[in-house]
Amino acid sequence: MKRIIIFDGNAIIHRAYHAIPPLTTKDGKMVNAVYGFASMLLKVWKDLQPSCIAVTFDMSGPTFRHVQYKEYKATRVKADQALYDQIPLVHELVESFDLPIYEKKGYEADDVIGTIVKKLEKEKDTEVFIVTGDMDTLQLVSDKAKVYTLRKGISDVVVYDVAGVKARFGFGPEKMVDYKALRGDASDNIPGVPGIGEKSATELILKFGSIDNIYKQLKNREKIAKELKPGVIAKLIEGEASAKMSKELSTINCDVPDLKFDFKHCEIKDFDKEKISKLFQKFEFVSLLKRIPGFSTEAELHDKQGKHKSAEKMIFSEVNKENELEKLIKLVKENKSFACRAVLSGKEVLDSEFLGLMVTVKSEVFFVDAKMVKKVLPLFKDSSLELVGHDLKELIKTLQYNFELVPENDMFDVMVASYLLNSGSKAHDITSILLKVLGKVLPQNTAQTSLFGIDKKSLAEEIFLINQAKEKLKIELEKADNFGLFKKMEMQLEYVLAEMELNGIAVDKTMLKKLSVEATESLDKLTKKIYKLAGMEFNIASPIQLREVLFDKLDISVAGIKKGKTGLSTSAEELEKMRGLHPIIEEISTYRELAKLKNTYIDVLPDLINKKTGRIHSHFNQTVAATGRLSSLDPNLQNIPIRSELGREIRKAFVAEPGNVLVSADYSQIELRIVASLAQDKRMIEIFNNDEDIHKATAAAINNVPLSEVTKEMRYAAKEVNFGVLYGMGSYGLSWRTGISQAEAKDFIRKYFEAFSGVREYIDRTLEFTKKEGYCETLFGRRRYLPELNATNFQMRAAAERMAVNHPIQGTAADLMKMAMIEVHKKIKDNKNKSLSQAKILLQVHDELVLEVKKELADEVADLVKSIMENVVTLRVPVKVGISINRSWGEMK
DNA sequence: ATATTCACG
DNA sequence: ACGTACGTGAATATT
Repeated sequence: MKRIIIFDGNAIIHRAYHAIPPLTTKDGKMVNAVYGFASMLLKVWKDLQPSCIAVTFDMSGPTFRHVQYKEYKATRVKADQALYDQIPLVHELVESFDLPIYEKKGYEADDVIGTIVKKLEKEKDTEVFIVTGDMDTLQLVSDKAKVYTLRKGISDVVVYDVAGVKARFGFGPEKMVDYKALRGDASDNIPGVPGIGEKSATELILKFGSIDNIYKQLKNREKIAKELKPGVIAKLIEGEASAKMSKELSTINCDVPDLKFDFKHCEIKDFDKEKISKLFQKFEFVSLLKRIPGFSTEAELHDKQGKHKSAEKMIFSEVNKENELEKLIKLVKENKSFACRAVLSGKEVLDSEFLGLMVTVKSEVFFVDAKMVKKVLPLFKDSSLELVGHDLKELIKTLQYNFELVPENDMFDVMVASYLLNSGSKAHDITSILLKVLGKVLPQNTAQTSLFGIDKKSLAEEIFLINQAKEKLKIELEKADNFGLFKKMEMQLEYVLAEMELNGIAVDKTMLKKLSVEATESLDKLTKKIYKLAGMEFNIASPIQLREVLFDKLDISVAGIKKGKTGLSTSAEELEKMRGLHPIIEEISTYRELAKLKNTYIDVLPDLINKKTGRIHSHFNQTVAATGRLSSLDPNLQNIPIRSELGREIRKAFVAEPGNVLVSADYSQIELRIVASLAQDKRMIEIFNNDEDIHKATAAAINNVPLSEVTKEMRYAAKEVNFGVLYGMGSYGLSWRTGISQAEAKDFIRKYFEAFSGVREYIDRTLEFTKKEGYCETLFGRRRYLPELNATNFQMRAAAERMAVNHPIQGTAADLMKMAMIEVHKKIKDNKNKSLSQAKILLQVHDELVLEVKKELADEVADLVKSIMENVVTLRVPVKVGISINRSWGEMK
């Protein structure tokens, strides 16, 4: 038996708004209706154990009832703005639970509910519960449909089935409409029959059953006079028209057109619990958190495990005197471990004032003001001490920038630990970690700074709890066999990244200005040209408007244009298919490319130059990419153009200071080399050992021809297959990319795996392992969990399979680069030759490392970097690194 | 907040 | 029959 719940969103919101006292979040947002809605949802979820949930809402604007009767709902006073403000929040909540929303312009939620109920009544073995806050949907009650509604407040509920309606009103649900038509409904301004109230209406319905019958009987005056009082008869005659209209208004329309209701959509899915708990935290629904289905058990589990520790209370103090400072230092040394966090006036180390350090030992948290901090700094030089924190890169940067001090402690970054344990998740912020690891809910997202200054107590609480989370994370890391990876790779890398971020890179502002002027001119010309070709002016940057112009106005039609959710796509790829059909296409492609580069890079980069250093300081995020790669942001320096001519010009604006040069070192075909090595494929290993062109050699192998007979086309196709292997492609993908038929592509892939049978076996092994263990891993044990691999849904499973194939390859490459970076950094710093220590690592772009160095030292540094990168690990094939040395990044290679 | 598009490896 | 390669970040329009 399937149990389906249809939620009457608006009714619940209204009810909750009025039933629950004003409830606001810390920043003053009213959330009482959201709270009521959430509470109701969770209650129903628990009480009814549904298999499906759908949510309906009213839509703003007039409905067909307003068209019929302009006074409809006219007496209703407009609800408070405070209520309306909560509607989007409720939508957000519903979407976070991954529940579908049904609504239809021109209809009320009741009509949508009615339509869905009627559809579901045809299904076997289903039972529908309408969850609402009023009685309007009682007319829909049947053998299969029940109404679950609120008696008073929001917790006192009652369920109406057919018998329930009879017990309450004396007649069945099928008579509800007629009853309401007689009685009217003041809140909707449905008049009914004036003078007939609840009592007479009930009596009339019991006697005659329906309005139609009443008026039929009324024709027989003599007979009716015996049954009804003269006053009632008079009112009925007088109100006939009103009664009939009221009936129409009260009748729920169960035929809402184009309502795409689908069972499957509202089946309860495995919603994102992290997302929900975050949302609940945002709304400060602390007490509701444990009522989230499937959530309470987890939290309780954590609670039980960690009771002895988390029961500790924090003791917070601000250090004011010298002797207190000494006590703190002594405590740290005795304990051999401390947690620390820098307190800054702003978000960016470079642009903020250093205010002090928050230092924790066991249950004691001390705030050490900047003025007194000198005394504690030596603690960071003691390598026998463990340093715990969240996002230690920020602490390293702070110490380095303000005190030229590089910590030498044994580091444990809770953020990175959390990431290593589940690299697929993005929730590694303090709040999420504490919730997940300790089951603790922080009172509110404690922004470091606010209008009211810094809330030291909150910061103290955070670092105190983070310190507690450490032990558990350490155990988890050891269980996953990842503690070594954590210490030797990730923790070491943090120093390198911190330094790279502080280093920044110089940018030639004048050059960008010039490019900007040129781009503006070109864009102006292009715009005019496009308007003329289109015969109208429109926003070229709007895909919707562009779509109208291309497909409707100019009627450019070609088969096989991809469709998105909203209609035909106008992406560069699709435009390419239309090239030649109309001169406007080419202009639009050019416009797009130019506008993109101008808006994303040319005009933005100059503003990102730091005022103090005159350089651009990107952030290298260590806990984002699921495969172990880094990511770069604010600005993203890992997607600076290179492929187009103008792109390369932009790269040329990234320069070395006078007297310096940039040294770029990049791994050649690193991912394919890793495939050859991991798969132990004899043929592929041979190709690399012979230092052949991998794509050309692949083409020769597939086509079974000597190298000398490989054509350009063959090489191109082979290259695509090589990439395809890295990504776990299918035959359709290959045919689509290369333009060969699917059958040919299939044949091509078959031949590929015949030639490289080791690769085929490796992929099969990987999938088997991942399916069995629930995760796949890189050469160095970096895991990625892929539970979806066992999903029944084909799409989800196929996607997970591709990820399982790709992760060990992309991730191993990331591992190699990380190890190389650590080693390069160490060699530069440790070098006896002091001059080398001036070399700086600036950027990492996945397989490329960019350094800045004095001209005279360029060759020496280049050799060093090359040798480290090539030898950081021994594969079954040689690892090759290309070097280029230039004044700008655009002139490389 | 989401979708679309596009920059990179 | 499915629906079309992996991993990112940013700008823009639109709801």
